[in-house]
Amino acid sequence: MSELLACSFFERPVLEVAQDLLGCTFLADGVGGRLVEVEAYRSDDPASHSYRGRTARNAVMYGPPGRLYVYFTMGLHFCVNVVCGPEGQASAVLLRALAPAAGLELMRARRGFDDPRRLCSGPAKLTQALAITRADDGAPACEPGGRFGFFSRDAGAGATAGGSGSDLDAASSDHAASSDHTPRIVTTTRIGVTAGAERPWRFVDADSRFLSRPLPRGARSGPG
DNA sequence: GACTTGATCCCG
DNA sequence: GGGATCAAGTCC
Repeated sequence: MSELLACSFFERPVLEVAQDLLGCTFLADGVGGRLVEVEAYRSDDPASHSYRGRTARNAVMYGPPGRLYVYFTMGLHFCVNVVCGPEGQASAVLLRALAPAAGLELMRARRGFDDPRRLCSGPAKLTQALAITRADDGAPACEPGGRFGFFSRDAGAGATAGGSGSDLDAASSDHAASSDHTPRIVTTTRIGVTAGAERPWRFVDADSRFLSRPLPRGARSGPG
């Protein structure tokens, strides 16, 4: 059944949390879907905003796990992370893409078009579709009744945090073959980073059609 | 390749 | 304090 991931879920090594989040459902005010692409950022990682120590911008990363770290980038975009590890360690998982499952009409209105494959297939697209902004920096995402929440895999796309009905078209067809929502996890290097570019800390659901970009040929696994 | 704005850095 | 720099992206 639908189960809100507890704060303790995020109080683990960020690489573990990142992989475990794939296939889970993320909702913001009832709008969201199944996570298909995430990246891990650790404090000892030159690509992380916390690499050079605490600042006003990254302060939330140093707080307790399970909160959202939202930052503004490239002059016009927001990206959202969930803080991981013990308090003070400053690691986080960047939410890069999800398979839209709940609140499709709101997402379409916010994004300005219909194509479900382009609604949340990138970190800044995702925040636009879910209407996440700087005001949400530091918001808890592991407390019952909150605006934000992560839900276990078997919750499927039907999990709603007091949300409205379920329009499951996009996400259910994403995994037509498997009924258990267990992702086939493939690991790649992270997108758009220069320092620490070699670290294979991007995790994707290889069978999803909602990734921010196609898998590199070599990353493919299984028969083919 | 352009766009766009703010946090951070380095000098002073 | 102030100016230069560059950024975990998106559009097609």
